[in-house]
Amino acid sequence: MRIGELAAAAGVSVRALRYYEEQGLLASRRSAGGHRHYPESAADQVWLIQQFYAAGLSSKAILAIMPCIETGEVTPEALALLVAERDRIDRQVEGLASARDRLDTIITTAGTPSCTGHPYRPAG
Amino acid sequence: MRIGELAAAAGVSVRALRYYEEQGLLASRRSAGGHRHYPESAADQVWLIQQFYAAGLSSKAILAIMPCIETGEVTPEALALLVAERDRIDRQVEGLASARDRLDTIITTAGTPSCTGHPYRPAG
DNA sequence: CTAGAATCTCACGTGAACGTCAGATTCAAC
DNA sequence: GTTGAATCTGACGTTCACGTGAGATTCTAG
Repeated sequence: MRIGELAAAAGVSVRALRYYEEQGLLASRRSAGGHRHYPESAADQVWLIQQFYAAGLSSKAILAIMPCIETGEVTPEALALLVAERDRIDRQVEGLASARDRLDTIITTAGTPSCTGHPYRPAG
Repeated sequence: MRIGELAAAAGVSVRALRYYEEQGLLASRRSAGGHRHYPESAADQVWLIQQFYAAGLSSKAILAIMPCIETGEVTPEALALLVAERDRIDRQVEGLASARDRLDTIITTAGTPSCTGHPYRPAG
């Protein structure tokens, strides 16, 4: 498939796909004229890249991890990185849960009779 | 307390504190010479700001939410924002959990006898 | 074969949350 | 009063994951 189709299929921009290739995260075959061509499996791969980006991994980290996913082979360095990122995500989830609870408390408290309805009474 | 002390107490840079003030997130009284001065409670406030930043809230969102925390008053707009951010965090946690599991699977699989030890055998 | 859509390669622009350097000023200690 | 550390106000630099033209080339449909 061509880059526009892949972009549509994966729900990302064409520019993003070129950027992934630039970072070494996504390979492509080229036509005689230089146009990129992808296999069907590329969509899943892009999905995974997006997921890792969303999880806060950098391009470099993803680059180091991707081969492990494709081949199953894990170097000690990659393993260390994997563990470090997993633990970082764990801590991030804790922080998120904490912030979430904070927001939720305010939301719930706002539902209290003494507060609901009228917004900010200047001289009440 | 002075800005350097607050920075040390809250574990952030002096520049960050000035930035928070610039964004309207953190107030300060000034000495005759123009130096910033903070109450003890500022450390907790900075902590909260950091937590919200870490949770992916923008300066603008935090700015809108902070008054609710301090006063307990919640305008309808603020409530909508609070709910939106809470839900966004929920979705983000889901994504993080998914990515985490992905990493964990690789880590665990790497502990398997057929893979442990030797890193990437070029011609094995 | 030709028009037009898609893609190509530069290469600068963006927004967020600060980092960092410069030069001037102020504060705390002696 | 004087020194040296801390703080001040700009203002430009940084990093990341792209956005956004510009201008040229390639593919596809009729």
